[in-house]
Parts: sequence; C-alpha cells; structure tokens
Amino acid sequence: MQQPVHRFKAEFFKALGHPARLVILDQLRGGERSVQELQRALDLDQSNVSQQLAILRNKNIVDPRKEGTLVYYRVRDPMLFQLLDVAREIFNNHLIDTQAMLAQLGEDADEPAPRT
Amino acid sequence: MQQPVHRFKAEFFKALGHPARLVILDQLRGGERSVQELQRALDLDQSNVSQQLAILRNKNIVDPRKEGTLVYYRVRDPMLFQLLDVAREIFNNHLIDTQAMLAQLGEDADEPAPRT
DNA sequence: TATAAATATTCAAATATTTATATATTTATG
DNA sequence: CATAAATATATAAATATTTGAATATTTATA
Repeated sequence: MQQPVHRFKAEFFKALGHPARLVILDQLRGGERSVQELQRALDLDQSNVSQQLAILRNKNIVDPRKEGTLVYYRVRDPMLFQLLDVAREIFNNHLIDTQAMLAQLGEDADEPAPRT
Repeated sequence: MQQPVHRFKAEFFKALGHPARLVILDQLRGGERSVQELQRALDLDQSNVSQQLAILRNKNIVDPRKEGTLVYYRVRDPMLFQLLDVAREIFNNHLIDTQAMLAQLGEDADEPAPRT
C-alpha cells in the first residue's frame, strides 16, 4: 500500500508546485473568486489561468461553481490553508537561517551585520 | 515582492512532489538515516537515491552529516513533519469524500454500501 | 437564432524533470 | 600508496510540464 499512496501525495504536492497556482490559492483564502478576478490578480491571460485552474480542479484541490456565464472557484478543503500556513512558517525559519548566515558573513567583512 | 516569493515556495513544493522523496522524508521522521539505509527502504539504486537526496539538499529541506564514509541525512526543520501531517489529514478527508461517493453509487446499484 | 462574453480545451513548441548508466570523489584500510 | 566501500556527479535519453495561440463550449441577450 506504499507505492500508490506516495504517488498520489506526490501528485498533490506537484499541483502546489507552481507560482501561479500558489497565487490562486492565496487569493482563494478570501473565499470564492471568479476566473475573471483571478485573471486580474494574476496578470495572466485567460487561457493560462484556466489551465492552472484545471490542474487544481483535477487534483480536487479546488471546486468550481457556475453562475450564469461566470465560474467561481473555491478551495475544497480549508485545511489546505493550514498547510500553506505551515509552509509559510517553514520559509520564515529558513529566512532566519539565511539572515544568520549573512550576518556571520557580515562580521568577517567590513559591512555592519544586517538585523532581523 | 510577490513574484519571487511564490517562485521560491513553488520550488519547495516541487521538491516534495515526487514519491521517492516523500518516502525518504517519511523515513527521516525517525531521525537521521544513512544513504545506505534509505537505499534499502526505498529499493532504489544508489545513484537514484543520491540524486533525490541532492534535490532535497539543494532546497535546504534536508541536511547531510558525514561520518567516515557514510553520510547521514536528517530533515532540517521538524516543522516539515507538521506539514506532512496536515497533508495527510487532507488526503484522509479526501478519501472520506471518495468513500461517500462510492457509498452513494453502491445504494443505486445492487452492491452493499462499503463502510468506513 | 445570431452574437457576445466568459471560460475551457486542444495542440505544438519550449523547457524541465526523471531515470539509467557511467564515472568521479572521498575515506578507511591493508 | 593501492584498493574497496560509500556516496556524489555528469550525461543523455525518455518523459512530463509549461506556455502561448487557436479553437471550442456555454450562457445570456438582442
């Protein structure tokens, strides 16, 4: 039972592994958004946004709701935001590491050590 | 400040988007593991494991420690496990969705509805 | 029903990732 | 120092993803 589960999870993470799709998901933190709205927020063309949404949709990360000629998308499981939050924390820790490293480099050189 | 951050985060998620790398990270839940041990656990050849580790290393997800001719790897930030745990919960919710769907299909057909 | 607006799909070219194989590097030991 | 063991790197072929352009579909409305 190991192989398929990990394959499946990998697919999920792959779906998150694209800048535009991360921006889309961040937009959806505020609730439903129409494709139009996402287009504007992303500054990408219609087809590209639609393709990215298709990927998130196919992985069941996002759900569409049709209203007339508009389509509104939302994140299916709010726990996804929790996941993104944890990821953000990891990045922040990371940045602190980087800053510590830069600070140390700073001490050896003649620049003042950068602060937090 | 939006573009590069999301690019960076996408790189991180991409690094998680591979079955072998997820297995590696699961192995590292138990603490340090040597490349050898990972090789056995993954049933992949040496070079392949090394390549997957290189990807995790380059993204600063994992840190190597050399001891003689062995190299031990560990997850740099334990919060990564928290992230994997949240992901797991999302998958479980997902499975429940799938099961509910299957159950409903079952009612319409002549099979008994599968249970949790 | 013809048209326009919003979204989705198809397709192909460009780019990136994966995988296998071969080779290199590092360290311990005879 | 020669050799073996453990790990890493380079390379190329196979495969997958991304991107843009063109086309299709759906819905509302004149």
